[in-house]
Amino acid sequence: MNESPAPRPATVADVARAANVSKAQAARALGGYGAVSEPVRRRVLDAAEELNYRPNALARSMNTGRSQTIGVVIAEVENPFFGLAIRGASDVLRRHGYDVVLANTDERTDAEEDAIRVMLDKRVDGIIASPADADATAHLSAAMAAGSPMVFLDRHVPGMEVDSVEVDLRRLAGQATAELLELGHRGIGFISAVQAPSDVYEPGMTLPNSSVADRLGGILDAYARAGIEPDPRWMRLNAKAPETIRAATQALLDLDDAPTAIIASDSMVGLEVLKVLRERSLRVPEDVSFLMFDDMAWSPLVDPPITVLSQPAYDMGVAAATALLERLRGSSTPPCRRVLEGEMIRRASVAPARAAVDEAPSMVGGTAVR
Amino acid sequence: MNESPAPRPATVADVARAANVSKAQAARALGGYGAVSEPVRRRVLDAAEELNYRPNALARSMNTGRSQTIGVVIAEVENPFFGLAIRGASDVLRRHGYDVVLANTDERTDAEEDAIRVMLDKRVDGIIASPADADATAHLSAAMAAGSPMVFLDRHVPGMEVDSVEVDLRRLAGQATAELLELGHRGIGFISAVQAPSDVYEPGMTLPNSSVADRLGGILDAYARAGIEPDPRWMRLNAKAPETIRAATQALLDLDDAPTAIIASDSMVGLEVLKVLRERSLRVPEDVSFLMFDDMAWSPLVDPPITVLSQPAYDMGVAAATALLERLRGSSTPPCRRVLEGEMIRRASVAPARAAVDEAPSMVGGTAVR
DNA sequence: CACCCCAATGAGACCGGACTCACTCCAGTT
DNA sequence: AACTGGAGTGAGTCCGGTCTCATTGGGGTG
Repeated sequence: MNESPAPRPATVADVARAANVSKAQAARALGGYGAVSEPVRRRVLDAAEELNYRPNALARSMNTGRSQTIGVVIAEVENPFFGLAIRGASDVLRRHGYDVVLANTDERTDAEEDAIRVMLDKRVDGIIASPADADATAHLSAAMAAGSPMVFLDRHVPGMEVDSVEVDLRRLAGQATAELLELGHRGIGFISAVQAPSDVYEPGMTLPNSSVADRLGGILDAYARAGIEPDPRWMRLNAKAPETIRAATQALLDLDDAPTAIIASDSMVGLEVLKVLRERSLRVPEDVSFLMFDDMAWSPLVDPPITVLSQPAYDMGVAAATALLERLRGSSTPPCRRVLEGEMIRRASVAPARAAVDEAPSMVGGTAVR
Repeated sequence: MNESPAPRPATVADVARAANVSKAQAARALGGYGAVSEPVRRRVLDAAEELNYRPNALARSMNTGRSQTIGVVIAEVENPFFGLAIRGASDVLRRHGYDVVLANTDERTDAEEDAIRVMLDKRVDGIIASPADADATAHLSAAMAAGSPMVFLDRHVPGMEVDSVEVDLRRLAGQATAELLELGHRGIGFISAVQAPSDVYEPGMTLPNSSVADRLGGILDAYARAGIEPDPRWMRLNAKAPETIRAATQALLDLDDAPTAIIASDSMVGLEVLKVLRERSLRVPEDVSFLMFDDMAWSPLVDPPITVLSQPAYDMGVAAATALLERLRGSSTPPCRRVLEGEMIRRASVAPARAAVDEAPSMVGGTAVR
């Protein structure tokens, strides 16, 4: 029963020999191209079956130039937002015969450069990426130049003409902020994981990715529209690890003009903020209003149910994959930014600001403002 | 400025030509093997730099036989448990120069067969898989036979001698059930996504994966040890999609001898169960005690904080990758099941059974039993 | 000074498919 | 009957690396 240790797989040549035809004929029969007589086709196919022949995808890629593989370069698989997006992309791609190679960058440019390099070396047919830093894009341009179509997911890079799939985060953030302002909140905290030169936002500071820049931009927009001057110290960056998120939250709460509402830039940040609030025995929304980006399955179940700015993560993955497939099909229409709609889902974590409690109607329970 | 559209990448031959040496010499200098004089090495390396030479990983794989790629075949990336495990594996693998190809199976055997086939065709050096069905393993054996070392994640397949990384789920489930029994619960519901011939467990039924079989086994163990006969109708299977999970929960609650406690087989099931409980205005843990497998970041934050049976998902991924690397290094020690320790984290979703409320001490607030 | 050894080098085989080219038949034209 | 055309076929090249093998030449040894 114990066969030779590694009965290495049959090749076209093996099949050809078994079928008593030339390698070329066997390849034709197997590949379904060129002219092959019925009897030969039968013999070859039977022999292949018999030998359990499977084409070597590597060899095939060598001279077709295509590998039927798409590289996905994102910050972190374990972030449910990206997890879902990957799933969306992966579903579409597989349906079209493509496989997915994955790389995590942790938002580090060097890791991203590495990843892109590897993808190129492996001759992926295309790349889906969430560029970590809009200012370090040489490797991305290199990938494009090498002929690998690319689609940006969740972000775009100003000045780079590349397809992208995003959500109208600026509008969404603006809307949420406007509602908070209307509820009497003046200090609105914002905590994000983006890497920035300082932990506190400084006017005019440029952020490495559009995704967070838009969130913050939307908030500032709303302040501007309301004619109110926000305190930059309310905007906290560099909060990626649990400890730094905690520190940022603490810092916010310890401010003399501490914000009465907090917006978390994503669900992972949000979770940690909530923990700190709970530890400090601050009630949400009575003491502090809270909302976050990304609607997670658990957001309606925590206490209180969280008001969120939802992004269609799965659909974003689908859209990115679809756009990429379009490029692979040879489309050369100008690069296009696809902006999907996000949605503010009002639950119970937002209420009128403490001091304004008499002026505005209650927001508890998910009643819409206005 | 606009160069030729696809200035296809430089090859060893190009570099050799530029450096005025033979292809063989260039290859030696580039690959760092064989004997190469210093001046030649310089010239070649400079030329490579100049031409921006990058070796074609495909071509390399063709004759080394190794692709520096590991296939990961799991049910679903978007399940945070697998997401974290993938991250763990991916971190270790990348550190050792391997890349990861991903495939989702949705627990469907046909998708799994497909995925494995593709991996083999791409000549992955090894495979990490969570086999969907312990009875349909021909393709897995084929992979082993083809010389691809494999490691099972989260599951093992009885009768297949393959490395695996698991958690002592049976003990964990047994412990949890024992505590529930001690708290006076007699009816303990169990809801799982496993595919089974019927939606209700039937004694002697074999389940397709060890992971769920162990969970259920542990529960039955505890019943047996306590000398109590469980009602098989308390054990609900086939609850994968939100609707089926809801239906299973409803069915459980509508039973004449409805369980007073529910164990969810994973966090995605748990979330849906919680929603149904909430809709029915059933209080946790006053009306129904609840606990679930997998500790998610949100489990302490929902209302009430959820008691969980935690699995070290990230570490499991790390362990699986480590085991695989060991095999790739040529180790031929007998296959080994690595069993990591899970942990019961007691929070506030478990309390004494209604009828037994006078006999047992309160469990609210995370106090351990006994 | 003849001899040996080995560093240094180039030519070319090879991995496993995809594909080109040249050649053979034979049916269909004219 | 000579001629065209395309189906059917095999030999062989190519993709871009890795690696074997044979050859060269200079330094060390007896």
